[in-house]
Amino acid sequence: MPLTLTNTLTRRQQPFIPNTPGQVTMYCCGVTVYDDCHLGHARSYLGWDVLRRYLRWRGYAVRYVQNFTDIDDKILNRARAEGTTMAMVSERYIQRYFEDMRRLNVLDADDYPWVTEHIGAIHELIGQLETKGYAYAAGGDVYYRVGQFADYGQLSGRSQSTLQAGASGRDLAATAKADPADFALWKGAKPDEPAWESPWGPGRPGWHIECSAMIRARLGATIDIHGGGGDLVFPHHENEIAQSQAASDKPLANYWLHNGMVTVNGEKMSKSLGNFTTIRDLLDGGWAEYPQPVDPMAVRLFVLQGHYRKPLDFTQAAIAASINGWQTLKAGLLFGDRHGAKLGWPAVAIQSSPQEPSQANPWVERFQTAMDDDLNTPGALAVLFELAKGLQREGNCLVHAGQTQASPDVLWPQWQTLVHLAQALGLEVTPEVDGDARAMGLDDGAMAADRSLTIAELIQQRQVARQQRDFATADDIRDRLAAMGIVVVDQPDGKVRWHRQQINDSEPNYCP
RNA sequence: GGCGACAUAGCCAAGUGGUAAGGCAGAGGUCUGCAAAACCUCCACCCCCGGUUCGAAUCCGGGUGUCGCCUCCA
Repeated sequence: MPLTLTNTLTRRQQPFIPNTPGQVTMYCCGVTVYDDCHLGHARSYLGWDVLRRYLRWRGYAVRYVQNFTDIDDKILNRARAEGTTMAMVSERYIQRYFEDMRRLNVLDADDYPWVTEHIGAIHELIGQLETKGYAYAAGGDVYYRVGQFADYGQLSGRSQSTLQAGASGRDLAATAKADPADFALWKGAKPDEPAWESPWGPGRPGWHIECSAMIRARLGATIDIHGGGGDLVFPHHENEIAQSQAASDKPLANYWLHNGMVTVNGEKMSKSLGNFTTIRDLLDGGWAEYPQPVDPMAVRLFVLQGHYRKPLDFTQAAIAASINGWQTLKAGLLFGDRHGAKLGWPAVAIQSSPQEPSQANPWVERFQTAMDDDLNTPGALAVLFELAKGLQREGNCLVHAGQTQASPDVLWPQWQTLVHLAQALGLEVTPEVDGDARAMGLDDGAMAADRSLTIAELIQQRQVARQQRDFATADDIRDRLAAMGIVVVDQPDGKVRWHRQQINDSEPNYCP
């Protein structure tokens, strides 16, 4: 069974066949760097990250390019407001983009072209369009003649006759366009604006031309996959196609993929509506509806529990559910680290990257079937949850009863498969999280010894209280121990077992 | 007005003609002084109306509703 993807261009789900066998070229529209990224951006780039990881997992060599739009009115406005330059503003937010995305475990692209690096390539492309009759200069600007491109509207399903000019009240009189549907390739400089020299006079590129130029410069005339938010289908991607294909007479991209919007209370999350939550606010506890730091992996899980093409509703309840769900997956992923030694697994094997599971592995088969179906991550996650649930249960058995139900030989491939498949989705336990877990325990040797004495004494006292049936005191001591991160388990045989919460090397301890 | 999506339990969500995965939350029970863990049990007339079929959440037609785009937008 091949991987199939829903292609906006054909409006169908079709088998994915790259231009060059085994290799994939992929371009996704990046951010305009004038502010911090919000959850809508996270959803989009998380989605492309998973696509890219899955293509790799499927054995493809992927070349992934994502641009930064660093020339734009909004950047300019911000620069003016701050009394600085466009370059200063965009460089700051490019930096912050990387910080946010890396926390979400989004892999870096292979290449990040900037518009300011491609002014020459843009001139060249506009020049070709002009020569071929698709572009005309007017009033210092250069426009694309939409009527000249017969296939205009192929992506968005619009025909030129149905395009309603000025549908939203644009001021059409203020432009030198020959036709309202035409769009700017080059915008003549206004006073006090940054401008670049060009054959048509000083100015700056129109919005759409950058992607056409950068794709051609970095990946060639035809790429395999072009991705972006669903809100970019029209006019941005439609115009990219018009520009690129008019110039090259070749398809710009064979597969057009679009992700659904993030909504809040059923309404699109966007800058203009002001209903956005930034990634760093959410991760750092700055979201009013859930004012605690949210594990980045819980956010990733939240995003992957929906299908990438469908709208994703951002609510407090949904985030809370994902936080809980991540606890389960994490328990499964950490199973080997927490319990492997007790099960006799060699430390070297635990620490090395997971082995590729065998072909006949039914979990892998189900995972692949789901992912091959237009990246059905919710279905794929069901497989991970089944594995993680089982391992979590076994881990609890081990901690509370001293032994697992299944044999370690059976658990080993389950754990390896879980880690392997989770990695393909970018769900990984980060060292940072490990650090948190350790900090909750009692790590320092001297302190631990000292406190262990106290713990032993407390448990001793509690046992005495229990024997005297003074349960109020017994429960009080349980609470005190819990506050120290100590979980006390009374066993059926009368023994008391205790362990530290969330610590990797917690050997069970006994008190008589 | 035009174009395009989507509609499955309290919430998220799978399902692609053979009798409703999974997650989160919830209820009851066994065990326990309490707790923990484990185990067992319960929780969907698949938006509506027609049609095709032995059989439809799944296919077709018609409604209804929600969302996105047509203006910067992931």
